[in-house]
Amino acid sequence: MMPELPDVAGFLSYLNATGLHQTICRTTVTDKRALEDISARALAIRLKQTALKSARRHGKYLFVELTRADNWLVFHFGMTGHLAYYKAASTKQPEHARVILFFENGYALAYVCQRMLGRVTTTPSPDEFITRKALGPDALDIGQELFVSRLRSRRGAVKSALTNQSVVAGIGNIYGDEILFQAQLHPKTKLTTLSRSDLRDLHTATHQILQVAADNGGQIEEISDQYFAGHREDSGACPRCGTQLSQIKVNNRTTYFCENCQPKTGETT
DNA sequence: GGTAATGTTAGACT
DNA sequence: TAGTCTAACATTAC
Repeated sequence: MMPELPDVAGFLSYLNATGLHQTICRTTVTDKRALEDISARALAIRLKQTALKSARRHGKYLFVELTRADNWLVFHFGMTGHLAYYKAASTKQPEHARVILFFENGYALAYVCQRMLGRVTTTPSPDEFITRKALGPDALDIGQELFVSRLRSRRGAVKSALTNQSVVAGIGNIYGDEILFQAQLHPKTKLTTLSRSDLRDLHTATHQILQVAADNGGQIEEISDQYFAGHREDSGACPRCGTQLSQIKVNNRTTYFCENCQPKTGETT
């Protein structure tokens, strides 16, 4: 699994159903490379005897408010991260657990990240973090007009802008392909060639797909065979017309699309 | 054992 | 200045 917005929405639900409101008695960091801008010792001190008060999501980031004022935990899941809540005394610590919060109720919440691309850090507030990282509006939250205006000021390939976290936050390689398939746009279509109407359609597709996927915790393939995600492989066939999918590179990332349903306009990058 | 997979970012380029 | 592009990072499966 590659945690993009819908997957992180699933982690948020998971946290709300497990560790939320629990009080931390101890914090363990098994690999300090998972920490950003804070030492293991400072993190442990900051978390000791605080409870997880609330949680929210922005893009691919999960923010957890602590009962101590102006103190939020920030989780980013890279491409292999997730959370695991378990009974500390009787359950084995998950493999690749990098940061573990032990609660007074005997349970633990592990930040698990196999490949070390994710990060755990803290911030005084989500807004401070979002500003500092220059993240764009959340891809599920953003309204049509703002979406259109933000994309209209861009050049280059539509997929590059759609997956650029400072334009809109939350869309990665997999959902980028899914959205462009549903919107029937070639991934390399130049943004400058798209009309306002095209961009409104792109917003509609973006919102619809992310909403359905988020409601299902990122398990879009299992909902319907009509989604692109389950077909996204070298020998995969287009779920709409059956044409074998093409593979190209956009932004150094493997991109799948259907040449028939997402034709070149002659104005691709 | 080389390559591909992924998200972010530093640094180069325009 | 600011948007765009490229390469590198980490780890594992094939």
